Amino acid sequence: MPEGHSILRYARRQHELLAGQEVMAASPQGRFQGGAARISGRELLEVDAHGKHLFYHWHRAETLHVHLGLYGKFRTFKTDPPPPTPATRLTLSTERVTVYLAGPTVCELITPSQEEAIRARLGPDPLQAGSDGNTLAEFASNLKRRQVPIGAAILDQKVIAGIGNIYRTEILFLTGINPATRANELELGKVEELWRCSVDLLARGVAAGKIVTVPRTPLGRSNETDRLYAYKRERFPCRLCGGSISKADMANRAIWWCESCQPGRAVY
DNA sequence: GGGTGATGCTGAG
DNA sequence: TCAGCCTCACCCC
Repeated sequence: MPEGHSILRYARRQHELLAGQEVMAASPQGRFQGGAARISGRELLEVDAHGKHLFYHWHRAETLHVHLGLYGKFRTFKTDPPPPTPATRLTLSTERVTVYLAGPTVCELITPSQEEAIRARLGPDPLQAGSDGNTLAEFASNLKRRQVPIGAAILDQKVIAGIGNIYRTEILFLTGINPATRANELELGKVEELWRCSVDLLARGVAAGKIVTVPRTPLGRSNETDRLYAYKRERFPCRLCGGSISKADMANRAIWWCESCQPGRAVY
């Protein structure tokens, strides 16, 4: 489930479990053998996230950069790890903890200047709101420079980092913005709402460990569509007005919205 | 056990 | 704009 909230959770969990220790690394699949050998046995100093990117800093080794993409998955074991599957790209282990990584889009060692370049091309991260470069002002100025629909703009990691397809649908629903509205035509008040909504929802996602946008959802038994307002809900009535939820493609991905709660320009 | 879809992104054309 | 990457969970038989 790799949108920004899960990436930050991975960063925190792995930092807590592995930082300050010498970590053994290997690549059962073989595609990261050389890289794993270069970090194996080094002390892990810090695990840090920006948007959907993870950065691992080591004592006297290059930075490990991981991006899960659509398929990538981590698995963590505190006792008796099962043998890694042949597809496991990277294993990180100490005496007490084992982490398996499979299917990432990116798993590579990078120099400090390469890390800087990656961070520089990412937009502000709502989960680091207020810190340097992660502000409403940056977000607003990024939107001002784009004429694409807002539904496409907020999926662009250069505009805002960490938003994925579920959050883009839910955030536009909750702020009542039609996905087809041009990014540069959005009034400042709406831009502020978008930013605050992103900050709130992602923080809730971090706390809950899953994307929850409908208040007071009983987490235990809920399935995905119970927790959301619009994502994949084209067969359900709108939770707010009872009208129908529309679906279309935007920026190569499906998007859902309610015509009457998100009035404005039609998507087609 | 097979088929399908997925919360992402890149690079060719 | 679209195919391709790459893995696994889930659904249906």
